[in-house]
Amino acid sequence: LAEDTALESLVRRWECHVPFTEADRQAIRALPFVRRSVERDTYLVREGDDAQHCTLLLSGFAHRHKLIRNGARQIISIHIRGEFIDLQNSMLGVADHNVQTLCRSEIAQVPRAALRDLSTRHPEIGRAMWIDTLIDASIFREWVVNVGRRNSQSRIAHLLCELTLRMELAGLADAEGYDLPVTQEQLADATGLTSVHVNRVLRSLREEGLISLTTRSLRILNAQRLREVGDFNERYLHLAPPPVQLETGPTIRA
Amino acid sequence: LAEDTALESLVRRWECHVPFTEADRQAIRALPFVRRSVERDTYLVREGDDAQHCTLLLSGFAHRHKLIRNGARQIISIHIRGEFIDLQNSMLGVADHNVQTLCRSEIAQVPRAALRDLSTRHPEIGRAMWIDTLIDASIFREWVVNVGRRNSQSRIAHLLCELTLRMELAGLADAEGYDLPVTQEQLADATGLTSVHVNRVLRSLREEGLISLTTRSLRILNAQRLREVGDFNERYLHLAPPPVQLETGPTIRA
DNA sequence: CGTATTGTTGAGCGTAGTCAAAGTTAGTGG
DNA sequence: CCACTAACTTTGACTACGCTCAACAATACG
Repeated sequence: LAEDTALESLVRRWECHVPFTEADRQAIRALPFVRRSVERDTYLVREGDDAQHCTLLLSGFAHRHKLIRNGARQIISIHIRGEFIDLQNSMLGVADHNVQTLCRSEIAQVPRAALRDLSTRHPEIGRAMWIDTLIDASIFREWVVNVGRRNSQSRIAHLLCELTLRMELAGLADAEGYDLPVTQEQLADATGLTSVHVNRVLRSLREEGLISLTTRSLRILNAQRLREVGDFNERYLHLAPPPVQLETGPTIRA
Repeated sequence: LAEDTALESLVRRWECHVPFTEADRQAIRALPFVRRSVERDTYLVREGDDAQHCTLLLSGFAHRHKLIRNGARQIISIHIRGEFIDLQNSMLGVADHNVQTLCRSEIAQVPRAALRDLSTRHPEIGRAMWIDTLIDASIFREWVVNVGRRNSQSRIAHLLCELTLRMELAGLADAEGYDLPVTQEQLADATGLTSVHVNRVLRSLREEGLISLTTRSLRILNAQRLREVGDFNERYLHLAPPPVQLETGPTIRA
């Protein structure tokens, strides 16, 4: 029963980009997987691994990161429930970065061979998987810009805008905000700053009335201003083509 | 005649990752394209474009970049002869970044529809294209680390190591070095620094005997040390070796 | 309730940025 | 081929954003 719904998020997610037949949908639902609960800070993939399966986040949060020689860490992406966190490993051989949970999470591990097989036998699904990784790549590009050229305020604001929008689209955040199990040190590693400085930036964002962030519960108080500060333009997220949002009026409708 | 060789680099490049049949190779060679010579600084793609074709670099150099509100620019990748510079546009709708030549170059523009068609009718080619973009994504991740967590010396050294290795693999560089048509300002925009500081870092690398860089001709004098300084590990480039299909045995066989 | 982790604040510092000017190279047209 | 100009490189003096170090406070968690 629960097994049925585990993969349902994939169907919904991928169907945004590519038209599926009912056979496609069934093939996704028929994917073999192992469901697993993992503690916070669990490594799901380690750089150098020859990963034999890919991991779908059923609940919780995870992040990808790399370590450099001097021990510093750079977080490359943060993932929320419903996302595949290492789909590239279905096609690339050896993992080039680490993946770790940010909190207690539930995952579904899908054998690499099954994903390859699926993409071969259902070309449209293969295309959806490709597009999924292309959007990941677009997000990486935006992160290069974020850590390369924005000041500390903008970096944090941009990151919060992105996470919030993705959470909202996944139906995991509303006006009440949401739980963001991320320490200031992790925020620092995601933005190329230090935790001390992140602390000061968060304070200034709070003082300016843009956010409230207490005990890891984030609430955006002034989305418009936060977007301006973060120089945020959602184009790089390649949200589903024409349908949703802005020009089509309210989405809360039958 | 020359038309035949234009696409040959694609065959060679993609064949590193996926075993092709002769039919696959012929299909690639049969791709329609328009060959074009373009001046330096020509925009090949602009953010917001609904690109109808993808661009293969036949000669010259190009870079991808994004501009932020205050006018600053971040270069996201640098591309050399033989590389597809916007393959993701064959699948994604609207371009999320700019692509511009670094010098006078020759390009082949391949209609997006033809590439989609190719990937559908030749799944192995589709897979190779996917892998191509996955390696791009891996390089973006490394760039996030580079600009996010390395100091100025390491950033420059890392960038030079990457470019040199890719040039060597393409047979475009040897012990004599190679021509790198990149200004210090562009180097700065690629590493998240300023051109003034890049100038100083280059001087220090020269003084330490690691490189010689005069009138845009680069020569690596001490590759070992440069790699150390740049914290360079080529894993993220996912260079060919035992590509796909570990479990099905050798692919180079009748 | 006790301990480890995380968050907060201050003081001082350093890497890289800014501004400005001079020197060099490359590209253009006469 | 030279002269002129624009683009690029180099250098110096000064500045500032974000880092380091350190101590303490608050929180989470077993």
